Amino acid sequence: MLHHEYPGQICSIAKSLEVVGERWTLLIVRDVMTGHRRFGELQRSLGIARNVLSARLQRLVEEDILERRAYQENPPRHEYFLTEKGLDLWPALIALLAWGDRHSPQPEGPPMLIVHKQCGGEVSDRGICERCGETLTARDARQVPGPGLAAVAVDEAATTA
Amino acid sequence: MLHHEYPGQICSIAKSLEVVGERWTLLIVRDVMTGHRRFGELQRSLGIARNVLSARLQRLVEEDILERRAYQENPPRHEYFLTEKGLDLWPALIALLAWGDRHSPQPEGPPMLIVHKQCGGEVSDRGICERCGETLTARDARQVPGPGLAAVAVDEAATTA
DNA sequence: AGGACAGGGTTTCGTCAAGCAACTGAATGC
DNA sequence: GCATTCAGTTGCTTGACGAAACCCTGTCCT
Repeated sequence: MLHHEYPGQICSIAKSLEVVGERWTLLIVRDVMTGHRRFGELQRSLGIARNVLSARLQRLVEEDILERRAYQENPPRHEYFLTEKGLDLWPALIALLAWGDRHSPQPEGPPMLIVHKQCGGEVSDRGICERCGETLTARDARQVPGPGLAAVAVDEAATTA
Repeated sequence: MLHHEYPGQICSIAKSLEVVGERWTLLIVRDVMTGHRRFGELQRSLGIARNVLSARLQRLVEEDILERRAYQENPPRHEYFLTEKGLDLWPALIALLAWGDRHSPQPEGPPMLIVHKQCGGEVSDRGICERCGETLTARDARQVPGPGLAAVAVDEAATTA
């Protein structure tokens, strides 16, 4: 029963979830999408156990969702980049983001907003720019902190202090 | 560490995944969406362990994603229905379905197609009807077996025999 | 030159969740 | 009276996750 398989399931949703349905996997993809590329960065950002992160990264590289590129030798150091297949997970992430914002909203508003790089419009739950109407991909969009972030940040400071 | 939490994550994707990111959860939602409403139906359809199914259904009802309705008393029997919140997961499921179809395609084509009930057009990865251009929701769409299903069904028969 | 530190992992170990099988309890069919 | 169905629950075993320690290579500080 390796890799959280769903035997007997014919549906493509099940096939997708066999790959990206493991715990942490989608969050890693999201993190790489936002620009975290190195092991330590991901580990700190996610608070994931290092062995689990190591296993997930290997799996994601095997599945051709991430690409591992050396940025120096001696000692060998690598960065992880999204492949086309990985970037194509963007609509699913956007849908989950929108669902979370709609059904468990922060009182102050969403912590992150997705905006269309070219025109600055907000992006809908379908990954479509609400200003210009274009159907977007991962490359067309950018995350910006939303009104909900400030509140959480204050909260964080209080707990850390 | 109940319920697969992702502590310290501010993003709404993480919040969503705390609820629907557990193993089996999204497949249960999909199954209920396709019309499986009873415990035994879900269990047979998914091949999930009964105790796990029981736990997931409870959680989904708590989270207001499913609703549990009695359809008889003595003995008490229930059916599970999607709430609005549950139905709203449709775009995420469609995105995952499309991703699976695109990046791990069956040689014979997708096993399931999503079509717009009103006009019969196929539905894109963004949940938009490719014929009439309408942005759809769970209620507007229907699953139909696709060309890939026949091949798998034959396969199944061979293994079962 | 020696020690502290960082970056990127791997190893070890304990805990918790998933899978399997058996059991319950009420009703239904034969 | 016995087997079967439905919807779960209970108990046991295996496997995955989390935390911490360890490893190796190289750099910085003094």
